[in-house]
Amino acid sequence: MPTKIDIPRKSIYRLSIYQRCLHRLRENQVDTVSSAALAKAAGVKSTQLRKDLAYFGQLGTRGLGYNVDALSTTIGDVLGQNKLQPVILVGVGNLGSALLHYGGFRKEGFEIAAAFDLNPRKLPNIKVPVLNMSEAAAFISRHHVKMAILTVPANNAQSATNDLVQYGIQAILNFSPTVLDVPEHVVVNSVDLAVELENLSYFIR
Amino acid sequence: MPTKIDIPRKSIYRLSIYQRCLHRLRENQVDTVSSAALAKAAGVKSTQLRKDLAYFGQLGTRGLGYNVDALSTTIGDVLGQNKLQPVILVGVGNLGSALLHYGGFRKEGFEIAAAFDLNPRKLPNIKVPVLNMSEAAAFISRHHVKMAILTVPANNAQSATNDLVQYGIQAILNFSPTVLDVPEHVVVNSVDLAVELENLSYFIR
DNA sequence: AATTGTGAATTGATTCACAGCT
DNA sequence: AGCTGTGAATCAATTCACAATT
Repeated sequence: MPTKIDIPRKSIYRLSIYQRCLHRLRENQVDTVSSAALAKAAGVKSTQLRKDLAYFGQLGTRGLGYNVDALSTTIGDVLGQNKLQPVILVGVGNLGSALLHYGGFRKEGFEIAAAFDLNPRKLPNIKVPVLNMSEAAAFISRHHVKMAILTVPANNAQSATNDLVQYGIQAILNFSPTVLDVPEHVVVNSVDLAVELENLSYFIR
Repeated sequence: MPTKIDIPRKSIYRLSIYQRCLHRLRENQVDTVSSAALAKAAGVKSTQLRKDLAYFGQLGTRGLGYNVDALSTTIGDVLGQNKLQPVILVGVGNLGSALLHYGGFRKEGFEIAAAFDLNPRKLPNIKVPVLNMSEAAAFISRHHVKMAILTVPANNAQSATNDLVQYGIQAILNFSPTVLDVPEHVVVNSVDLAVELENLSYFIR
């Protein structure tokens, strides 16, 4: 198996999409699927799907296709999905509290273990504890948290990031409209809503 | 000027990032910037920045750099940022209402003109009207809306999309965890929170 | 007969290297 | 002297074409 480092990031993204489609197939009691059919559902070319899967070994059967259950398990392993991963959320503003209300993460193997804010206030109908930023260091090390969702205002984003990294966070899903500067070993994925809209607005007529 | 079609999508994304950095420079009364400095702020290589900008003509001065104001205006034009673009939001659940509360769009040239839901209910502290889906067709054509933010549950996403496209929507920012099938002339950008987390989880240790 | 897995070809994006301005 | 703009070179991702397998 090749080391993680030389599998393209885009392939990993697509793996998640394939996984979604596989779940749907499983719900429909389908137990075998061809690369052509799965690729269609995922919106990619079948050769691309096969190339993506080939990074992880020979997962299909020639002449037949892929076993839905087996493939889904393998992808789950690759993505580290098969054990519940604790995540913290930093910055409980509008977007932050919306994400706390959004239950969809657990189904995908993530649990928001706690939320942090400089001014924590109890949120109605939420069982996730909202703690003061000063408690983050202890919480992260006690619960072995490696991932954080960052929903603080742009001007706090870099300093919050520096803190999180120092406390041991290794991956950040960043919603602040800023380019974060992090050490080599930390991964950042940024979701920038304004950038996405701007990008669309370029492509419309 | 080359046609839109052959400028890489990634360049357009980066244009938005450059624009952010330019705004910041302008706030600090900087009026000229070199490709090296701007690239550093945006987290890219200076040659890449110059290649990106070169698609739109000769925007800099050799030996000197780029004029901050002028470059910012040009990028604004390219991105269609310089006039307020009306956007509708479809699906007023947790995420949808969070985005309605999030004021950051207007600053970037977008205005959420209305929100739609199958069961509209008035939201406190929000001036954006929340209307019934059945009113979407009329609203879109009356206000010449071309862009929609889609925050409906996965199982409604495709059918909502079909409706929107039929009513004349040309660009969709999709937050539903689904691959949307749209006609050629419609652009979709998807933001899939679970996929982003999964992707990070692959890269940690 | 069907469908995977993969080397080779192609297409696309990034980076280099330097000529051309100011 | 400094910095942009860009053709050429490199690197990466996608797609093709077909041999291998069931």
